[in-house]
Amino acid sequence: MYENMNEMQMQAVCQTQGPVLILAGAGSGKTRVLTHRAAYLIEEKGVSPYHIMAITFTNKAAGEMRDRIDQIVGLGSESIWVTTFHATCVRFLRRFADRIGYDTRFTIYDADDQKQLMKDICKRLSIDTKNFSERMFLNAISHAKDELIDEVTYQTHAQGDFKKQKIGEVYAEYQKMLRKNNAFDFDDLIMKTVELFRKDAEVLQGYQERFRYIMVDEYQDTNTAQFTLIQLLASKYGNLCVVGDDDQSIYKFRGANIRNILNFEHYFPDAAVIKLEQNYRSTQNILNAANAVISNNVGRKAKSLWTDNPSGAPVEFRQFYTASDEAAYIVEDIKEKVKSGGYVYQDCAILYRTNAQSRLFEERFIVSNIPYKIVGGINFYARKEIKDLLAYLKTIDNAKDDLAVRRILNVPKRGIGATTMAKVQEYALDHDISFYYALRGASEIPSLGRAAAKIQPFVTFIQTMRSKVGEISLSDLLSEIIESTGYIKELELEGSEEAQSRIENIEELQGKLRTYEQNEEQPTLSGFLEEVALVADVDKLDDKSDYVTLMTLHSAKGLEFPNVYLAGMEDGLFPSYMSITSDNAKEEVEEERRLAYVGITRAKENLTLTCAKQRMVHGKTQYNRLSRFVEEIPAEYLQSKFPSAQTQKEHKRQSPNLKQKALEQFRAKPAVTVLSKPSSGGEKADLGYDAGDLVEHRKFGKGTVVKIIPGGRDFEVTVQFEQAGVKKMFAGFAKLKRVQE
DNA sequence: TTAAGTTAAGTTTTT
DNA sequence: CTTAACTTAA
Repeated sequence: MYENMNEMQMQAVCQTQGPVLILAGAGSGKTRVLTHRAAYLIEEKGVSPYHIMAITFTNKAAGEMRDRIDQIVGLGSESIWVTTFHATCVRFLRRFADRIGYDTRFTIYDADDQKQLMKDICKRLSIDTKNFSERMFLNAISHAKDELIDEVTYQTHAQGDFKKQKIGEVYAEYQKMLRKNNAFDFDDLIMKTVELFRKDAEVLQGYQERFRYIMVDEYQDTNTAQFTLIQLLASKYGNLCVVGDDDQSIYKFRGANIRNILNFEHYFPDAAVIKLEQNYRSTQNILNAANAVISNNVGRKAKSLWTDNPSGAPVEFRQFYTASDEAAYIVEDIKEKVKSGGYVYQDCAILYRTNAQSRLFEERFIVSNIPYKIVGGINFYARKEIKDLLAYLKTIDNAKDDLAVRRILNVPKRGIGATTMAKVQEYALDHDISFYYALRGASEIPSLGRAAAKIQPFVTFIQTMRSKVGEISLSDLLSEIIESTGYIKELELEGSEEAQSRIENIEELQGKLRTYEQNEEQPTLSGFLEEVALVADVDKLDDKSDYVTLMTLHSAKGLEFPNVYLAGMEDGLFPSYMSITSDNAKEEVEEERRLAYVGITRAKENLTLTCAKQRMVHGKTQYNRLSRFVEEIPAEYLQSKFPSAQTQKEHKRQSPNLKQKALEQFRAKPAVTVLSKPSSGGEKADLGYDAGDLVEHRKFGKGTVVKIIPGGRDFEVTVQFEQAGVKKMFAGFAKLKRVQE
């Protein structure tokens, strides 16, 4: 079983006692190490599978780990606890949430629900959302929760800071509403579990006793709350094995605390540290490119990834005039690779920074009749029709979930509008009852008048359905909801293509519910809703049929493909505009660079980087310079190909130190000729400078042009000044002058 | 009072 | 380009 493993991997497997930090570079076989470690614990150390826990971030990773553990371990493997952080916490809370004053039959709020709730709160507290957006509040609250700061603590630390005080106020109200709706948001799941463990020694000890060997995957992405959770669980036996790669930490925006991995040895002084540095996945060229890029980051753990693999084809770089050209090329290239390169569609993946980029590819794939699958984007369960039907199920399941009730009260149209809704809400608030409870007593609400009669049938319907729970199967229940509300019928009547796809989605939901019923020994409504709440789309990648995969770089972590295309390699897109212009741009660009590293290291055999000079973003044409990450790859590993055959020849066979010059030369030939075509509104050449050029402003001094957006008769130019920071200005007024570097 | 029709604003990444 | 907020007609 262990004969194919290298020395370091073997060491990682056998180091079973005490804290262990495994620094596993990309493609170094960390999943293999983890799965074999589980097998080793059971077979060589006689540990009961019941005492082993493996924790990951995504359901997809958990599923994969589950499969591979099952294969290797065989009998008894099902007792090993393999899940995500969030799923783990839900299981804990379902059992013990009542010990910290919650109902164990809580619902879980997704981003949409949170936003809705926050909107209500801002309205009620009469907050001017022009100054403080709902989003800002939610972000602040989420960050606080990642750091285990509850609303009370937050408020005590907010003294003297107006904005923080406001946030504290909203935070407190938000928590109050969640509790009232008997709901947790995603961050609560972790934070409240920690609270449970801290408050209830009995519960904690129970789980400590159970999970004697804990393994954490993608450890670099843990936030403070998750770290604390793990620490609490492991603090009795101390057998904590974490696997991660600081170079692949890409979830800082979600609170990931990179110090967790950098300071692991500080938290656990007796920790064994094992480095896995041999890459089994990629060719040398790809790996060299990745190493070159990531070496521009400071503050990394020292490590040098190497491989025995052949050097392989050089990394390809291509620039196009427009984003559609880019898409067309990639799709054609995939077609070609499948036709004569001996690959199948499954071997190909297109990775991009933002979900919005997927559309162009999608259009192209449809035209070319190539099967494709887009991962992520709008989560299946976030779709209108699905959320509507789920809201019915939630209402039937948990009468306290106001959000769900309000969502469906007028879906389908029952003639109940905002005014009626507001009156019921007010009544519920005044009498301190749930929204649904107020609806049940609608006739008692004086202000409603005739509107009360419209509510009655809805209440009757929900009550009827409730009485049927447990008597009929869940899928029958759903069918009855669809039938009674006429949901599908209404869509059929609409007859549009969009309506058709909605119907298909609903059918898929019915299918999922049936699958759930078959797989579960004791299917319950709550159980299904919970499963649904924790599932992101990334998870349902199945490998039965052949298709090209499209996804964001974030979603791609942990995956690998023979042929990878990194699209949209442009400054302003990747690294994102947000990161470049941020106050601490340095740090944020480093995170983007890690993301680039993750992207590059997904490729096993062929890697193609592409970018476009001209791209539509939010309905506006934008001109970006090529990504700095491309420039960071030494020319010896890179083969640059350009739209014209001439330039292509010029760039072959360059020595590495010519790299910079070559790229400059290449940039110095902007697509002016193309862009000045009257078609695309680009009277561009007039400005005398282009994105990426160094310019001078008479007040702000020197700076680099980040972005140029044509608008009306003028251009909006964004410039990153060396001294003055980032400024947006109109070209007509700014009188920018190009200067030589 | 509701619902359709029109106009304005915002936009990274995700469990 | 999409989604949310406004206006106006029924």
